Amino acid sequence: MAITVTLPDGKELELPDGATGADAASAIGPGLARAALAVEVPGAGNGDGPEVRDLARPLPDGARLAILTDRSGPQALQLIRHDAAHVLAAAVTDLYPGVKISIGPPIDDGFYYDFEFPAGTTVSEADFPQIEERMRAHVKAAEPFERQDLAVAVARERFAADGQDYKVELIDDLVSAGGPDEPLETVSLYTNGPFTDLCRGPHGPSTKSIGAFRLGSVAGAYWRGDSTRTMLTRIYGTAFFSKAELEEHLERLEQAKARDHRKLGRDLGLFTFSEVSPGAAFWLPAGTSVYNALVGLSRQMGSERGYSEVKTPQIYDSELWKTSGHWDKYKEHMFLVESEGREMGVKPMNCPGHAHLFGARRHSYRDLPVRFFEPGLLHRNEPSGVLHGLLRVRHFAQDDAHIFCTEEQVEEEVRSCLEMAFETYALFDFDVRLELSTRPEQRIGSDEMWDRAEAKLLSTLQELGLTYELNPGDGAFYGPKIDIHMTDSLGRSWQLGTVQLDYSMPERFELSYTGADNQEHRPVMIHRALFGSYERFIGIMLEHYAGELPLWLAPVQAIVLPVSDRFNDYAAAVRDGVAGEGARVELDSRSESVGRKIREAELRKIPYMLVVGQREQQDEAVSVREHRAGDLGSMPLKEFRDRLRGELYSAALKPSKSSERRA
RNA sequence: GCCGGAGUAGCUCAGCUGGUAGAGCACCUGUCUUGUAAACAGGGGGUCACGGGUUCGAGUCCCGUCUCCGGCCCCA
Repeated sequence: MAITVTLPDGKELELPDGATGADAASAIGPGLARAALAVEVPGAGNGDGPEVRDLARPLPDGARLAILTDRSGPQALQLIRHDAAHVLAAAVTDLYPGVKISIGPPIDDGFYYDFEFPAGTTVSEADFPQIEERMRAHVKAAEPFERQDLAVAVARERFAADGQDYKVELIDDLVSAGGPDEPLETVSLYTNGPFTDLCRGPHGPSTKSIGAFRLGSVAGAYWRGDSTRTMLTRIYGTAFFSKAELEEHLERLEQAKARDHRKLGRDLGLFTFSEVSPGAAFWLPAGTSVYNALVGLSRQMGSERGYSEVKTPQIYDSELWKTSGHWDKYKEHMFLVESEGREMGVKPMNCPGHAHLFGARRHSYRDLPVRFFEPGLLHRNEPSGVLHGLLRVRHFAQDDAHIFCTEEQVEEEVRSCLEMAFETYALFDFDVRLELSTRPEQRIGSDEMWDRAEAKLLSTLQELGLTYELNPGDGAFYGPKIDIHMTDSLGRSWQLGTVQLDYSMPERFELSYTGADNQEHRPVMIHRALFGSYERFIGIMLEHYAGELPLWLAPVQAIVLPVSDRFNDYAAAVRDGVAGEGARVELDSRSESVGRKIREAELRKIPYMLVVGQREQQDEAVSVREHRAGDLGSMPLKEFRDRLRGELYSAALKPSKSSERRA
């Protein structure tokens, strides 16, 4: 008896019946046999993708297979990181008797394992050297990963006897997930050295494949992500095939720290934080300049697209929040104040104010859509533990707009919101991801309303041919939404823009417009923010540009640097001339060397440095140095002004309504 | 909010087992009059996050609070 398998190059390989992935690798060549980590075979059917399996498992006849080695990319890396997680658990169980293990998967750039340490034991990064040493011993010993398929009851008994409650719970859940129709008979266990774990696999042949690893940090994590359950101790680490790759990875992390917006904000003098108002930025003049440039862009793009700017109050009687539903669903995140016996709430969102404003006047169907824009200041009492630089604050402003329209206008409005969002992000070269978030458990409004709203968002996404991720249960309490996400310098994902469809608030505020039939009708409300919050957007943007803001956003666009204070008068004239082009320009008239002035201007990442001395004064010229590009040489002042005017104009973003729509 | 860690000058940090707080940069003053990434000299600046405790004596040890950092839960 023999089986035949097909290799990636199309060649067929004949192997004895019962041959394993390891046998296939040896049959191809001894080098591959040594390098092989696992084997990829077609999935078990039911539409799954290919399945990665241990080398030691028998191959199915007729399979098209691929042997994974250290050169197989992310899949192979994931495999050894999963291996490394088990080695971490082995080391920790060696060192901390009585520790309970839970789960330890590979993640994007590493792995983690969650433990419950015995009462009174805490683990910190100071313990890493010891744990890593133990891990190294296990890796060096080249302990094989051995799979064992055990009857459910046997496995359960084994973990129960060991006091491994989390594993017992996992087995019980696997059993109930299987259901009565397809009862689960066995579970797989993997053993490496002294350590055995409940694990679906696959794993590499032995711990030896883990070329280089490093523990990163320790953190708390709720068991099963549930804040009502035990807080476990999570140890993060990463692993690579070679020491060089690990070093490279650590180097990248180091560099990422240099573009952390919190550091850039301080170094560039944009904003600062203080204990006197946790979660609220203090914007310095330079930062305020950037902030205002973005608000200006919102205003300009909005007014070109039929938005009207409005202003609504900061503080409202609790009655308004009861009407909007925030009192029930959001109160704990609101700042409350009391005034003359009235309970008031500081607004965490603009929507109720805008709904009230819409309702304050009569509207005809001819007026719709009504689009209210307000870069409104919001306060949300976020839990202290979630605050994070500009990316998560308590005090911020959104580029918030609410569109009141007819049922028929919804798709067109959602579409133009998305198009406007993409035009906005294109200005910053942002590469964003979309998520469609559907009805959450905590919600208001009928199921029919949710059906309708979700269907409309879905159809618009499909019509525009946009790819998106589905995020079930993550909608706002009043409606489903399309969220726009971006990652920060360390790969953490943050939501920026959002487009939310809301049938509920118009109902609660009893909003209406007069239709062509002279009857009252209920408008639909669309909530949208494209930047999301200016704070978060600026944080992400700083990291995206590593602080090198494009000319139109730079707080100081040009700085004049006289070579000595004998030329301060000419330098002032240059400054005034350049300012005449509408540029933000400074003069550095200090009695310092030109070298120092240039160095400081470079560190401030100012786009243009204009060096002036004897020669320039004589010729009415400036010597232009461009940030990063270096010395561009001397040119007539007039020529520089023309150049700057052109760049400011083209960069001043004049997106027009007629600009091509993005497909 | 939860788990762990940290808080010394504006910034980056030093300060061993408790014995009266230090460096570089930044800032101020003076000299230099500077040509494409740091001139030279001098000077000011810290209730060592805050509050309690132990001690003859606390930046250092203990407790509490606040803030920040890394995650978790949550979120724009």
